[in-house]
Parts: sequence; C-alpha cells; structure tokens
Amino acid sequence: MRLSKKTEYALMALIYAARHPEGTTFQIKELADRNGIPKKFLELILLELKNAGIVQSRRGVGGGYLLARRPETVRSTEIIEAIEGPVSPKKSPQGRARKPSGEELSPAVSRLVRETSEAIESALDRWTLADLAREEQEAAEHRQRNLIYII
Amino acid sequence: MRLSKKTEYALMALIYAARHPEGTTFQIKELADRNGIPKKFLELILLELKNAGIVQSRRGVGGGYLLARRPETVRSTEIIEAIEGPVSPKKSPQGRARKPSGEELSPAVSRLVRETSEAIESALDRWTLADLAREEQEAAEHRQRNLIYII
DNA sequence: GCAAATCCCTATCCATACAATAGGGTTTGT
DNA sequence: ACAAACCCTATTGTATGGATAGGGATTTGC
Repeated sequence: MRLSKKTEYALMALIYAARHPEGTTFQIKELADRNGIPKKFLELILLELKNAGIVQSRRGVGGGYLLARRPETVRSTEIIEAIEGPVSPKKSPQGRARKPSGEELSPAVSRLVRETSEAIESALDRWTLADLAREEQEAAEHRQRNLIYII
Repeated sequence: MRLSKKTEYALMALIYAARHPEGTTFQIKELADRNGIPKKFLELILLELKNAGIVQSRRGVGGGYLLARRPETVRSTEIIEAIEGPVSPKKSPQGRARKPSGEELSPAVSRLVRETSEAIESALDRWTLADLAREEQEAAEHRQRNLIYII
C-alpha cells in the first residue's frame, strides 16, 4: 500500500491535533514549520479535513484548528477516505445493480479486488486517531529515555 | 484498493492461460481480440510476466505463450507484484537500518501502513491462479445454465 | 531460402493525478 | 486600523498510467 503525501500530511496533522490539550487550537504555520510541510499545501489539507467534519476551525487572531470530535471516534479509514476517496469500490445500495457506464470486470478479478478491499478496510478500522496519537507519544518518550537524537 | 488496467489485463491473460489445455500455447492476438485489450499493450504485459517467470513463450509460427508453472503455485500476490511492484514497503534484510535517502515517516503512520500492507498481502495470498481460473469457469457455466446473455 | 506468423524491444505520445505554489479574500482580537 | 489567522480558486511542474508506433528477431511451412 502507498499513501500519497497529502494523506501522510493529513495523518500527521491529526496526530498533532490529538496531542494538543483538548479544546485548544493549533496553527497551520507552527505545524508546517515543525514538520517541514509546505504551509499552503497544509492549508488545503486542513480545509478538506474540515469539510469532512474531522476538524473545526476558528478564524482571526488566536484562531486555528482543533479536532471536531474526540479522537477515539475517528477511525483511520475515515481519515484516509477523506483525502483519497473510498477504499472499497462503492457498494451499490441494493437498488440499482451497478453503474451502467462502468467497466466490466471479470467475476474472479472483481471478487479478488472486493475481498482485498475489505481486508484493507478492516485493518484500517482497527485503529483510531487516539491510538495513533498514543503510539506517537510513546515513540517520542522512548527516544527521550534512550537519548536518541535526530541529527 | 484499485488495480491499474495493466494489472487487470495481466490477471485476465493469466486466467485465460490457466484455462487452456496444459502445454498448449495461446496467441496475443486471439486474447486481445476476445477481451478488447489493445494488442501492443498486451505484448508489453506478457513480456513482463515472462521476465517475472510466470509465463514462458515460443516464437515463430505456431508460437505463443503458456504458463511457466502450474497455476496452483502462482499466488495472486506474485502476479500483482510483477506488474505494480512490492505490495509492502521493502522489508530491509536486517543488515542496514533503512535507506538513508528515504522519507522519514512518523512511527505511528509507518506502523499503520505496514500492518495494512500485511493485511493486503495475506488477503491476496489466499488465492492462487488456479482458484481464479476455477471461479471464472464456474461463473461462465452459471451464465450458460441460466441463459444469461451478454448483449 | 523465402514468406508469414509470432514474439521481442525501445521509443514516443497524450491525458490525468499528484504536489506544490500563488494571490489574494474574509474574519476576529486588540 | 491593523495584524493574525483561516478561506478559496487558479495555476504550474512533474510523474505515472495507458497506450501507440515501428521495427527487429526467431521459427515453421512451403
């Protein structure tokens, strides 16, 4: 599996958000500087995460972003789908059979794709943003304890 | 998950190969015509599958392609990796830590990617080419029995 | 030995998606 | 009023996917 830079930045931003004191904002500039992410690009990404209902924003002086929900309720599937689109091929809601203009995939191949997509989704669903933030926290503490310096 | 057209064609070609009498060849032209695959593109793909050791070829009049191994021994992971490259981020063979010029992924994110990749790999590994060919065969028979006509 | 069938190989083209940059506009606290 | 911050749309450069082009090399049948 490969994540786009955009998704990778989105995950970093949300982990960062989750590690902030609840209810307080963080600023794009600060996050961009500390992680070497292009500021303008990061703006775009946070906009999308806001439209997906994962973060909320406050404008003006002292504004910034913060999580819209508790990190335990944000599955990583949701984050990735907010940026990259659906992980599984759209499950048609039983009414119409399939999109008529669509490709005709062979039965064996489409089953392979479907089952693999389900495996991806369930692997991603095992992790929430809270888990990711906790793991990042622990890794940071481990580096400290063992005096592992970057650069 | 999304498969590139190239991988999709590769799977179709191999399923087709597996359904041929063992030891006999099939021709690119025939396969391309029957499945609406651009002939030149398909040549490229079969070349790659040959270099990956999945099919072998015979040149000249009456030549063509055939499987290089029994279809039970070809895992679908192998097919997909032959065309798209490694499913999982390269597992460094314990010696050197990681490629020094590589990206620095956060611990939490890289674990998420790693575990998801492993889920993909193990989902794909559940299927061999023989399974895919059998399923395709059954679907074809089902269409016959129920008089389901395409077009 | 020649022609036809077939695979072999490299190069090129076009459209789209990814990654980023640009340039302002709007809201808010002091 | 001003500065700090988010908001929004457009543009640009590069890589990748999907294909097309044009022969070259090998084998069989006559």
